[in-house]
Amino acid sequence: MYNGKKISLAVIRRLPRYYRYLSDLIISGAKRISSKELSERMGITASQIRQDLNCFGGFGQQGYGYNIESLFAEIANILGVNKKFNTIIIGAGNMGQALANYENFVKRGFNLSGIFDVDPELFGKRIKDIVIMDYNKIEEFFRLNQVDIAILTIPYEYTREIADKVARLGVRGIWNFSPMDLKLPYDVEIENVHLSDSLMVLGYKLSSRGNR
Amino acid sequence: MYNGKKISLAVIRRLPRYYRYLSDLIISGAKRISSKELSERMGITASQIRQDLNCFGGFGQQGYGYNIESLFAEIANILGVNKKFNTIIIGAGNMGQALANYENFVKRGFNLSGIFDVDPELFGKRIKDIVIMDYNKIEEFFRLNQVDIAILTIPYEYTREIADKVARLGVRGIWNFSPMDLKLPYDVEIENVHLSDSLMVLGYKLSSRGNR
DNA sequence: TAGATTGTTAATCGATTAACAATC
DNA sequence: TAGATTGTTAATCGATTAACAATC
Repeated sequence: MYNGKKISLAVIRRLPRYYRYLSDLIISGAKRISSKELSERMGITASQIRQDLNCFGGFGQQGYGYNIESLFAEIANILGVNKKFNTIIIGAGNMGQALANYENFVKRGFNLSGIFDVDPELFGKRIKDIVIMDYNKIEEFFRLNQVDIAILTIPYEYTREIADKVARLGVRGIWNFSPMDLKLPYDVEIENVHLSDSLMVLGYKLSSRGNR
Repeated sequence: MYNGKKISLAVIRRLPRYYRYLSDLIISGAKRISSKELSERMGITASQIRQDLNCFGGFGQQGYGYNIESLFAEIANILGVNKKFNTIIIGAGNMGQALANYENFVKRGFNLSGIFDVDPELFGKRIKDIVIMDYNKIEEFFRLNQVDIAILTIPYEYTREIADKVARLGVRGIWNFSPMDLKLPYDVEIENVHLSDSLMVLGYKLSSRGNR
């Protein structure tokens, strides 16, 4: 499927947007769309859309455009939406619990199989059928279960240590919510969600208004 | 403070990272740092650091480097960390409640002054001294309070309508957690946190491993 | 077939990196 | 002063946009 030339992260990060717009188009009942029309909806150039898609294959047809349903399926496939990932959450605080309840999660193939914390008060509490477990028993859990992804919703100061541990235990990916740039010496894919960074950028945008 | 030439969003999005690294350096007790040393810690080039900082001013000193504390203060100032923003949360579901409890929030000048939902079961419930209120009374709230920022943690289908409403009521910024690209015909700054996009990018990284 | 729209190459633009004179 | 390191200009690199031949 992939032809060797490496695809830039800028392109990858646009794929979920295409996925969303195509999903909406399917719901609207449309069958085909041209790069031009899609570009107008999305506020990007038609050229960029064609370039992006052609990183992965020639999904369109000259004179016609793109079949929405099949393009959607192609992008879903590229993103691995049809794949299943066994996922655990470490840190059952507010954010951890919010994510555990997050609907889109399972819909996108992320199967929650465990929640861990160090607070004994939380042990045994259920979130969506998943019992919160003692973090100190996580090694045992890894021995008995295949875990693909660890979601880290833990305080800053524990992040490095816990990321290191799950990496050694064999996770393939980490979704990190701590305001820390993880660098692991392992072959683990990391995706950061730096909420405080995002908030500060909003603060900047507001502070600097009128000066631009 | 700003000298007219416009600063790219790429630079702005790096500022919170500088802020974090400088904060850590202060805690470590260091007094000065060169762009070279900081570049090694952050994994970017010294050249980029100097270019970035010089968008805002000459904060360093030849032969010496940068005074950590004063550089930190400059960046804090650029980001508007010292400013106060009156903030409300709309949508008191899991994510809304998690954000309401979010510590960094107040620390960065975002003062939570209201939480709204449509579910009567939630009315009156307190999160950190803030009572959850009826969304249908939000216009009254705006009449009595200055609101700078609205945080939207609401289902996809209501996002457009509610964003439009708070924009008309006069918010200056929106922190949007819905998987939707808001386009408002008002002078409102928008910062999106597309969690499902981020998750899908992680899915891509895992699916495509070995093919790159 | 004629019109439309892609896939793809070429041109442009912007961002990153390198180099070095200025200067602490 | 000599050494170090900035601020800034120039070179490079990569990403976006434009153009157009291929083709449905």
